[in-house]
Amino acid sequence: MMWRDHSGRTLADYDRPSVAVDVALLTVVDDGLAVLLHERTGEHETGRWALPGTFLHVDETLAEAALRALRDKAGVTGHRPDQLGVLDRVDRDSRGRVLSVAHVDLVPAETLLTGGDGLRLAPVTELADASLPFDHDEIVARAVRWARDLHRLDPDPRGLLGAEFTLLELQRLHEAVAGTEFQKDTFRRIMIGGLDETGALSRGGVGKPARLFRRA
Amino acid sequence: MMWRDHSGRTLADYDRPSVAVDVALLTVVDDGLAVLLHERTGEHETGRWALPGTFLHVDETLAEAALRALRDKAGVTGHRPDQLGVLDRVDRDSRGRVLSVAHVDLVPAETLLTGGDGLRLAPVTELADASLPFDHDEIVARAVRWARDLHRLDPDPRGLLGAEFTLLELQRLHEAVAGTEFQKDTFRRIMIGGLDETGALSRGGVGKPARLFRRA
DNA sequence: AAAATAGTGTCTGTGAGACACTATGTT
DNA sequence: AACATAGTGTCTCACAGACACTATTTT
Repeated sequence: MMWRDHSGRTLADYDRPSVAVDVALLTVVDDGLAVLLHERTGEHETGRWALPGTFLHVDETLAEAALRALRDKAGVTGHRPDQLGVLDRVDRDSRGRVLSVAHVDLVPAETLLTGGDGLRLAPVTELADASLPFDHDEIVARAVRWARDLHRLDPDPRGLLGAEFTLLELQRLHEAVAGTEFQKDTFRRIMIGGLDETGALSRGGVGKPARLFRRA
Repeated sequence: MMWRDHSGRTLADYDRPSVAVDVALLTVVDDGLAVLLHERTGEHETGRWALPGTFLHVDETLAEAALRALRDKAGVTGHRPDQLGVLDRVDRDSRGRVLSVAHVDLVPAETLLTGGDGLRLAPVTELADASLPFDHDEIVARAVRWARDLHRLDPDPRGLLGAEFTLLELQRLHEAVAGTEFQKDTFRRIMIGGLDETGALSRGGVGKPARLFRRA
């Protein structure tokens, strides 16, 4: 049974491809990267978890469509989606010719008040190959690479930590994104150039209080 | 006067954007990078030089459309177009909502037998800002960055030289792409890991004959 | 005092960059 | 012999990575 839109036409009735937007919304939970999935509710696709996505409207930019997909499909506020590229396999969508412009965003876990209904945060290390429909596995892989590249030399580039933080807190974030552990002295030397000292010290913990920094 | 397609409809009659493909076809001439431009022949656009482009058909991939644009608009055979990204400003095309998926390719100058008719190779250093229509300046800028990144660590990644070449020939190519000059000893050390010696020597030149290499 | 965390002096290895020398061809 | 190009030994500098020591707090 062929997919039909609101006017009863199949996509093949049009002489041009459709353009969709899919978003890998990443966050950091439990010392690792996780991606937001939502449960598809269609005839033959109940129970399938996928990335939030939508079709691009004529009067909006790709970034606006990405933010709309997050809002409508996941009730979530994205921040600043970045474009990852176009997935264009001719047979990637059984409903017809649909290009997907993949996007990625990285937000603090607190902004994801996922009540649970049809939403799920999947640790990226636990996503088996071919566990997602379409080419969403590929999108997640690119998103993770994007996040790791972004965090290699720059302290907290997406501002996941608060305004002020200690070097240990910063290191924990970067280790979660990278999926590996760092040495504190090397990490300090890489990041210190992009940080300003606030002059204040962390309070309340055990051990020597750490200086607080903010992003330069 | 609104642009109309073959069936007399404007793009606004459709409820989805069109998808175009534009290609920055780069080559190396006169010690520098140049990009292939073709002269647009439309009502209000004669005399405008632009990148070759076309609309994506439903039954082809983006790479296929890019190669078709080069063939139809420039009579040129591309090799392996790479995707640079999607340009999606809502007002980027006055005819309606058109997304452009920018592509880049790099080919030997010999494959560009540009008879001259409506075709031109523009050195990228001589392209002033806003000299190209749409956002083609931006596409060329991204294409140049792509070529330079590609050549930073890899010897002749697109095989512009023949099967065998000397280190000096390789260096001249990489200097043309980068737009700067290198020291031969540093250049040698960067490239030597990706090269195999053929055992033969260059002949016919003045000075000590150089060893011939091929890409590993 | 013991434990925990913060911060740093210093050593090592690697590699880019450059100078300057040697090597081998042509004119 | 003079010149031109090829190829390389070696020095310097910067920096990543790591060890191990000192510093400052809580318990």
